[in-house]
Amino acid sequence: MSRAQQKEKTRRAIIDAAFAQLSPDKGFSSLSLREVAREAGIAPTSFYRHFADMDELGLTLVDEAGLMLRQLLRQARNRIEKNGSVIRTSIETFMEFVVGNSNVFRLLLRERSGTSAAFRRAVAREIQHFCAELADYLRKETACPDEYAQMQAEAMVTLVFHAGADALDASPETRVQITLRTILQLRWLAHGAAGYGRRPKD
Amino acid sequence: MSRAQQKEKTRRAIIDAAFAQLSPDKGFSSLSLREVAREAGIAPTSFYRHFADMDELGLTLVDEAGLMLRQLLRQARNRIEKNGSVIRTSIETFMEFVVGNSNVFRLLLRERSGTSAAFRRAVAREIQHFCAELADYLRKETACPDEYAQMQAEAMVTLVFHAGADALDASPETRVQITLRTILQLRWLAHGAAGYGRRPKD
DNA sequence: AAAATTAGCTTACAGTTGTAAGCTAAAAGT
DNA sequence: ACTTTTAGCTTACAACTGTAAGCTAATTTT
Repeated sequence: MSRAQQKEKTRRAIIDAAFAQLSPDKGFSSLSLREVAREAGIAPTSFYRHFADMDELGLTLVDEAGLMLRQLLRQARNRIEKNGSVIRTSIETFMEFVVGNSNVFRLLLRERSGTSAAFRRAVAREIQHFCAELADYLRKETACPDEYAQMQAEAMVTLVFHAGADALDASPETRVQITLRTILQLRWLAHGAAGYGRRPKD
Repeated sequence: MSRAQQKEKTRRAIIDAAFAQLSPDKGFSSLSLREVAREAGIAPTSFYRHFADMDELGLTLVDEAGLMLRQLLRQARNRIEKNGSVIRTSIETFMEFVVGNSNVFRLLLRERSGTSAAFRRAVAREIQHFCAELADYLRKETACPDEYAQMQAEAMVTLVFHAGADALDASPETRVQITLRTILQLRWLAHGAAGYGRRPKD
């Protein structure tokens, strides 16, 4: 194996080790360089051959998580073409992602309001991508006026993310409730944003 | 000063020290017992005379934060009686709280998705109170059908909390934008939930 | 074939952490 | 007045942290 290949392999081992050590009880900030190195099967100091510090590794993790998020969006679109029910299909797809990749989702969830401004920005950027694509879709496919599409998308993503967070701690039965709740909430938003002309009394 | 009084005073010093050490760059989990004790002006081991461990202190902080949240709600209600605009007044009141007590809000925000299940439950409980009171209000004062009030309240609180989180990292000008955005989002929700009968296509 | 680069190792150190053990002095209880 | 309780202290220790210094062996470059 070439040197570059071997190095890439070790780099992946570090990244995978970090993801593996994330858990409901352990966030990125309570991960130690030595633990990660141990799990990756290298000496502590060898870590520095790949990342300047833990922060650099963390940003890499966020990047990878964002990538998965965008793949998710494509997957949802495919399903929608077959199924038709936009809101329900989107939420169900998202919920499957959350449950199946809880470590990845938890990373985004926590670092979004974490202690590192750089991390917060990185997560915000990934979610922003997500929102922008959804806003595009809303502009094309719904009765929502163009200028409101972005804000509607942001509200929807916020609610869906929050639902995902709730689902993490919930039993499978409760998850169904959460999904139903979120479907309703998104329908209200869609309905409200479409009928923006007549505003309810505030 | 009586013994009990002095003890209570020291206890407060510990709590205040903990709150004071929270910052944009430092969450509760990265607070050390020794640091807190140092700031409170006591020896590290004296901490144990007041709390069994840091977790117990943390739960106390969450409790206090929840208390402030409920006071906030009362304050908002007073303002609404004078002002009339429910949604705008509520959000503006909340935003003032977030900016003026950013450490307190950040605690709730972070521990809501933090690494301790006990903390997450504690925060969820405080927010639940908040939601329940809002749902009550919605049932009495709006066109929203009773059965949907709770879910509408949850959506609203989610959006407002998220707006608060965004505001933490934002410039004062951006905060105005965030406030406007959130007002719109909440109006859509109210409108949508009121006109639930005619559902938009999903 | 010789020289340069480098991924990973071992050893080492200084700093911080939580907390156990036991003392002191002052308040509270009798 | 005497005893008990206890808030806070000092000292101590073992565990863990990040990372600096320098070696080795294998790949890459020349």
